[in-house]
Amino acid sequence: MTAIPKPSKSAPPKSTTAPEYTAAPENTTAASAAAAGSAAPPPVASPAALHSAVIDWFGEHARDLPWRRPEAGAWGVMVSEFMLQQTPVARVLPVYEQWLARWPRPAGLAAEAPGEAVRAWGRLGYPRRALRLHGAAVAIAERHGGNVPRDHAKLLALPGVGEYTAAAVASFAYGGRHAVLDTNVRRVLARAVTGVQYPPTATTAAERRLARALLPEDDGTAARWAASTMELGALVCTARNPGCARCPIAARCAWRLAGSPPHDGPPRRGQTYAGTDRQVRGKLLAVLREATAPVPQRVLDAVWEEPVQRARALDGLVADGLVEPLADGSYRLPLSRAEPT
DNA sequence: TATCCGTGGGG
DNA sequence: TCCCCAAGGAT
Repeated sequence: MTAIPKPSKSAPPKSTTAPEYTAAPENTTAASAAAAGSAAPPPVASPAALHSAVIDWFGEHARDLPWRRPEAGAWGVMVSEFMLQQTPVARVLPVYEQWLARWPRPAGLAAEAPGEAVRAWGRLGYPRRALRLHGAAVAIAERHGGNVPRDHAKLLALPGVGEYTAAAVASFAYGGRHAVLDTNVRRVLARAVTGVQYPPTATTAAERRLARALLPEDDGTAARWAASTMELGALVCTARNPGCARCPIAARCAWRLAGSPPHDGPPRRGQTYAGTDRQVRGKLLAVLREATAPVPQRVLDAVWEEPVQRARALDGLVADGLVEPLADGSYRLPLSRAEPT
């Protein structure tokens, strides 16, 4: 364990007109940071006060979500994290409950056909996540004795587990000390610390540095901080209409102190959907999810007019292992793991 | 690094 | 209505 935040006056003289505390990035000198083309994290007047303000707020306003209850266990936390990747809490709740009731442990899911996971995934979207969660369950059963690993690196090695999910599971399920950088936390830090309305499009090294620099030293406090900042971003410091009047750190928010300047730079481009392969894939898979028997080609052909795109979408689903083609030309959700192409 | 990958609710 | 965006990951 390394002591992270230490008062440092070696901050680059650049343009630091703000208060005099800069959490020292681990092993990163101002020179190396400059060499890497990135500035040191913005100064934070009093990290400890920031921590307690947000954590206290969390104590009063945290939602009672099923994956936060002790009985959820690490598997419950992991399942929730997969489902919450790009999907709102309200839509996850019912599916989560059914999922945990059916597969209370990883081994149960691992014993199923992957298609069952895809079917149970329902309309949560991005069904490859269902396949990856199934794959993670298989790996947990095979490599970890059926228990969700505690170690960040082992979590990261599981299918569908990236930097965020590994940190989230290690932190929320096991109380570990990790920088949990999701879209909510990134927005909170962008505003409260960096003083801009929105974080960059893609997560930057500077953001990771900042998150690490702000991490409380104590494991339990760090885990609490992670959950608290995430909740603050989800409930108060929202993307569109931030509820600054309800915010426990509004008075120390760099963005507010700067007069809440609007986002400058290029508009953040949204995802187009209508007419894309994704829409076609969604329609095809919806048919297959509802079907109990293999679906003939002509039934699938009915979901989309344009034959080239339709075929491409179906091929893509097969390549992804979401759909299994049968010898007679019909299709179904996969009974076995996809063959590596 | 930019793109792809679903689905639906709210402003 | 339209548009934004919601606890990301893989390539």
